[in-house]
Amino acid sequence: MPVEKRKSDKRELILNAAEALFSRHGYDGVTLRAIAKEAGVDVALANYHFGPKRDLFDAVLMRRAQILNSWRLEALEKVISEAAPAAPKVHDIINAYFEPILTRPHVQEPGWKNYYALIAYVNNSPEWGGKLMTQFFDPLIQRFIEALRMALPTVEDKSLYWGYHCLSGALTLAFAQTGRIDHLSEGLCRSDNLPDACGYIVDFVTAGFEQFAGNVAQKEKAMP
Amino acid sequence: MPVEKRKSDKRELILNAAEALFSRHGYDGVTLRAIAKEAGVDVALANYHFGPKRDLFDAVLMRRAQILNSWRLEALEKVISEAAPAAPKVHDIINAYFEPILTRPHVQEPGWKNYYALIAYVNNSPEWGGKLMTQFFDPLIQRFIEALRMALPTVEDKSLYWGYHCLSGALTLAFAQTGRIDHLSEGLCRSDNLPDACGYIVDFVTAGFEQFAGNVAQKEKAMP
DNA sequence: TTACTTTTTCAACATTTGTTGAAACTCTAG
DNA sequence: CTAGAGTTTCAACAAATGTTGAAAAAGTAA
Repeated sequence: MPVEKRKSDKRELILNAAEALFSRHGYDGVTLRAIAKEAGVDVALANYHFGPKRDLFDAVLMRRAQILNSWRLEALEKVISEAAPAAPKVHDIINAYFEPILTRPHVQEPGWKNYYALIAYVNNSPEWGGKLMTQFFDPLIQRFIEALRMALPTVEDKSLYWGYHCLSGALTLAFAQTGRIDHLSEGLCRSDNLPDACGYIVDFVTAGFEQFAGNVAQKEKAMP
Repeated sequence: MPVEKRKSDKRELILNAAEALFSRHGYDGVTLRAIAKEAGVDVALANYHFGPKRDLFDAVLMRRAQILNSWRLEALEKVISEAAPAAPKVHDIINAYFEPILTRPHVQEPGWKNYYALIAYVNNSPEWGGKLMTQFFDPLIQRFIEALRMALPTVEDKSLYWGYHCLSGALTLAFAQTGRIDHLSEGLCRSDNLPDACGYIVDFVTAGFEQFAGNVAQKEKAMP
């Protein structure tokens, strides 16, 4: 039995406060004093636990990244292995990507909501989008593309990657939960209702990918 | 005849510098001194021309918004009127939304590239995404949804709005040009090549919308 | 208790922030 | 040219920023 390491409760408070504020105002829009005030601790404590501000930001990002990846990787591998030796269905692959993170009860917790908004912020940031997302999520995504390649063998890679771009954009915007679609649809859709959004997005994205195979077929038909 | 107001050249320099920096680092990540240095002018000049920092940010956003909207509205109305009295095709509507802003030569200009990245930043910002985007782009989008409603009369509004959400996410991420897809595809796709991306995105999104009609049909068929 | 480590607070630091008022410069009309 | 309005710069302000070192407090083990 491993020794219980003593955990400071205030350390967690700081992480939670930083998560909430960073997700709403971005990295530069948040001061260490604002975080400390939200957490109810002294300013210097953040520095004691995490070092410079940037390291605190990374710590917040890191905390939930592995959990997120393990959920999705598990669902994806299940879909692949259950279909084997045949190729998995596109719809099942896409669903494995979205469903574990959009429909589980955890999405109602403020902590996870904030974390999702933070991911949206990072993914769209020209400064960090390229590097940080690569660092945290690349292995999962490469496996995901692989599965799609199995399901859609006639589709060329370039289409798959642009398809993933569309998928990622839809997910990122859902994560952001800006309330924009609420206003646009006059309350018909709610950007904070991720479980409800999931079905629509999965169907939309699935058709987007499958269409690439159809187009190829069409082009081949058009050949003389 | 109104009197020609004398325009300062440095005013434009400040707008360009602000656009470039805001798009890369967000509102809070940029200082007025950084903008002034980039523009090669004194710090106080930004305040003289635009007032407080926030007003400068709004001025940058406003400058190109109308142009963007007019291009797309023009293309959209053309598609609708050319199809009348029949309903326009989904593919043509989607194309009218993307093509005018992704394939024209202006996308190679640094100014427009920066502006697009700025739009991506704003659209994904929980702080401003809801309000600012609504303010600038709502009339166009409502017209766009209307056209889709004509083309897909069997699809319920809720699906249309979530479809637009997916579309908007794909476009926003393309605007951000984070270089992420470059890395992911090992150079096969380039996030700064918007004209190339346009075709893939349009096809993907078109299929996403059309699928909603197919699903409805399927559900109706499944009825006893 | 005592000795020791970890955690938390306090006070202060050197910079940097947005903004301002007055002075200097530039342009145009007469 | 001169007068005056529009621009631009200079110098400085108060407030806020991330970070630090020393002191205080809380916890742990003997």
